[in-house]
Amino acid sequence: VKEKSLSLEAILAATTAYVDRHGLESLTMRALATEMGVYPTAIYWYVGSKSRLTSLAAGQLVGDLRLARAEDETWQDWLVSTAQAMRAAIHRHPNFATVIGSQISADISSSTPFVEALLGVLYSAGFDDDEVVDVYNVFVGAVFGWVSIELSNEPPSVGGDEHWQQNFKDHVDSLSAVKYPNITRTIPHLANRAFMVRWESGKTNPLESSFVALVSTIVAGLEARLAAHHS
Amino acid sequence: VKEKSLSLEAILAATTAYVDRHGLESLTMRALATEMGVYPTAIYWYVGSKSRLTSLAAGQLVGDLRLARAEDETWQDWLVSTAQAMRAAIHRHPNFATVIGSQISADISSSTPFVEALLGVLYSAGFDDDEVVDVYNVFVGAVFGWVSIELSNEPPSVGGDEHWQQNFKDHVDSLSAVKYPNITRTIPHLANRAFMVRWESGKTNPLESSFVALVSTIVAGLEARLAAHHS
DNA sequence: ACCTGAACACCGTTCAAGT
DNA sequence: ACCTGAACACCGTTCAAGT
Repeated sequence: VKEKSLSLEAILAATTAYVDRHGLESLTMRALATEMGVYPTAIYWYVGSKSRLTSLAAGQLVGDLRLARAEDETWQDWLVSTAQAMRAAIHRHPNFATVIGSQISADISSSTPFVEALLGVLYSAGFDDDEVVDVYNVFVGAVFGWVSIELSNEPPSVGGDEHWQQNFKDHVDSLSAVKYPNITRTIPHLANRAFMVRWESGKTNPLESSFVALVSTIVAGLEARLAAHHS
Repeated sequence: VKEKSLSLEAILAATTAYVDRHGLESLTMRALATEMGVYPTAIYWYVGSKSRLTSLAAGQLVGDLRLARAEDETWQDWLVSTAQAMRAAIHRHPNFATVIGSQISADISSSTPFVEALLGVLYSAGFDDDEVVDVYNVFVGAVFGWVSIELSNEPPSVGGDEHWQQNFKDHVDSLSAVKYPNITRTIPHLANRAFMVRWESGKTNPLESSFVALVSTIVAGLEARLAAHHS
């Protein structure tokens, strides 16, 4: 009687470790296989394809979310702490950020408790059946989408140009004050702290305060939406 | 005197057309080259690498944004119409959605007018230097991030399983009403209309009403933030 | 059921070499 | 400067075949 040398869990764990260490783009069926001391085709028996492998591994991250008990706080506080937990979960494995987007549509089995809890909180907040889905999508899409953009990679630098960060910085600094008054006015706060005007990924340069602003803005917006419905 | 047979613009246009037609994952330097009647290495001379090619092509989409004149409407209306324009631009080339995330950090040259206009509107709304960057990030990240998740691909189906959509649907329908009361209660509105509970991408199944809710929620949240500051 | 082993049909990219 | 042409070092995946 032979021992099984592989399992889906072991494969996904090895995948996560590999991607955390070397990045998603250098993940290779062959590299993963040799790291696990097995033939590439053995992995295929469990996951079927490379895209399914990354999808399953990314799905675990969402499934690993620890949720606060909804009864212990207001719906506003619950949304805030849950958003923080969602962001923290992705930040723990930032190289999966690009896959999170695709994963969001799938694998409800691991995310069912999350969906159930979120819907419960939204119902308790006062949203009715007609609007709860839109509000759910607002929250889930804004948080996951925002964080996946926060963690997106730097653009590929032109061949061999290792000073592109400095060049970018210089370019931003040199923008015409008469043509772009608002940008030049905001530069001290803007440089490397705003989407499209940063040269470091959120992996090394997190946008913490902006995320806090995102969540509080959405919560305040939802409060306003509830108030409008009541009047 | 020989004619140049290639140009960066022609290459990017061909790339966009190819990705629109065949999807991002089947874009190949070799396939693009043969389609342009040229050797793959000729393209390298212009773009340097494949990742830079897709990054440049995706950058054009953001650069192509048509912006309303800020003087013609309230800041609230401008944010709403601009958000719609941002979404429309990505929906025109949905197969680039995954690249948008990476692109957001880069190529300010093509997006400078957008950044300038957005900052101007936020200043005119009453935000000051200390908070305008956070608010900018809230808006840009929420809209681009949300739409890129809306358009994310379906999860890779298990090998040869062509009924996974039906299976998914059945799985959702069969969730225990006692364990998941909120999900089962919401199923009629939830099925295929909510993140993590849908089996079609936004490419074929857009989430229009949820996006409207997102934008109005953020605008309302920003109004509340302004009011809090004034008090 | 689970894995080995070999092979197929590709890839992105580099590097001369031509004009 | 711009492109050809060949070659390098890989890929994901399929398909027998073993146990």
